[in-house]
Amino acid sequence: MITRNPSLTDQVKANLKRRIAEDEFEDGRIPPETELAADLGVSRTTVRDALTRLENEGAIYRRQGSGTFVNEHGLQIKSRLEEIWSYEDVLEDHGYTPSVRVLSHGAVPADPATAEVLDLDAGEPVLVIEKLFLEDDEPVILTRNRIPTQLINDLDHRGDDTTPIYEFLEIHTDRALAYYLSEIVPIALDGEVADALGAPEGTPAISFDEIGYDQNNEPVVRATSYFRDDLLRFRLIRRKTRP
Amino acid sequence: MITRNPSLTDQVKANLKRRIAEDEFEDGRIPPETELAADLGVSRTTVRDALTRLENEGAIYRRQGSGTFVNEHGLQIKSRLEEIWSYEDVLEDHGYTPSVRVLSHGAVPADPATAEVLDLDAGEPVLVIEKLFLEDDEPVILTRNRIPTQLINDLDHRGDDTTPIYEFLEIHTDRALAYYLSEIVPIALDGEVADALGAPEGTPAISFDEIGYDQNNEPVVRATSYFRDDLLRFRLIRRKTRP
DNA sequence: AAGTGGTCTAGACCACTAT
DNA sequence: TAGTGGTCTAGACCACTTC
Repeated sequence: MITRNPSLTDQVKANLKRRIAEDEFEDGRIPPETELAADLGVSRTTVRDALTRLENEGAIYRRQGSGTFVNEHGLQIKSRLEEIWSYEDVLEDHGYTPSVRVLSHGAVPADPATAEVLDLDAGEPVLVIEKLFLEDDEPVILTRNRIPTQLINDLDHRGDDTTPIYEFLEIHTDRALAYYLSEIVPIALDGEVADALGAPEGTPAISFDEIGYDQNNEPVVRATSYFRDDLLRFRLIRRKTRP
Repeated sequence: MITRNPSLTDQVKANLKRRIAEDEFEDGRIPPETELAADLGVSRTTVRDALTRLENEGAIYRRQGSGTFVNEHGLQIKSRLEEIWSYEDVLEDHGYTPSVRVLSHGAVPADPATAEVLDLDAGEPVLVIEKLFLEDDEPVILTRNRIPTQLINDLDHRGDDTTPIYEFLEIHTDRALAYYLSEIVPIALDGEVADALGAPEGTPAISFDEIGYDQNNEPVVRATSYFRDDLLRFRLIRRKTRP
């Protein structure tokens, strides 16, 4: 039942992903590209596109002249750094069923650093939403989002506090998120943040300081996030790349 | 002067990268794919392959129906996390000309954690090489590599202490590095590490705990690295990805 | 020698954006 | 409506691994 939309490539990719998850390829060997193409009724190019994406995600690896294989180590990677879009998904990928608690919500004058990165005049108001992501009442992630108030179309957004930020922006502004530029910053948890995360003062932690841009490369949100390292650890695959 | 090897795709990619760096596309607009293909004398597929890689690297972005554009924000990203292969390159990309100092070098029995991840019996010897990467006598990165002694073919490797680890492995073992699986771990710099990096005790820092695998997915090296956050900060682009 | 993945072509049609 | 990027095809040849 192969149709367009989702694209053939996406369907092939999903098909292979499922078969990998179900351990269908017992010796870890994935059939040759030509065979996959014939079986699935698509061109080899389409199969190769799907395989390339799976390879980039670390799910498989390819050896020229030899074959394509399941990457057992890659399966450990639950949250690929570059693919994080909402923290709900991150926690779900880790096997949690997260809940969200809004800690604060309100408009305040932008601090200088935020005004700078969001292209605002000093003191222009931003809507600040602080959220805590928990699993079984155990806090895992704290996020602080700052959205220029002028971008928000309606004032009736209070009920949507707990929706993921990218969704919130789609609903209440005209600026859909296209990508984040993130900095990884090591810190020691302190004060309110440590309290909220239920971690001892001074615990080393990762934080993300990131700017979300829309399709026109204009900043729409600044986010700062803090993570409980003992509950959520980031992994990635690093490869040699060509110049 | 377009030839094979490096591949056409790589040549097209390099060509575009150079022209982006030289600011040839003044309005940030990259010519249409069909035009690039005609100008460079390659097929549109080849051009698209090159553009796709540049897009993944954050150098450009594409808008269906509209065009392909230089990503000004992506140009800030000097060290893409997934592309780190040697720290020499990382520092060079940051505009430094790094020097390397070997702090220690010698075989010791593997600690339990290292033995575990390297598939060794407890107490089997590993060659430990500690290196410090500096810029103007200012330490930036400290790495500790552990290589099973049994993998090393010759005993005459002392002069090669300062070569990058991936090169060291190529020369002195039969196991070339294929990829790393990395964990990002927040820590507080302490004791010897803080001393070596010239940072105050307790400074928050990022560390990488990683395992290097060869082409057969067998572990060949365990590396732990520590970074001076004030001198080297990691950035990445995050995008929404399809299932 | 046979079989695998890697590169490349030429062309078709679709989806979306601009005007 | 014209022009752009997105998807897909069918086929060719190359580079490498395996036997």
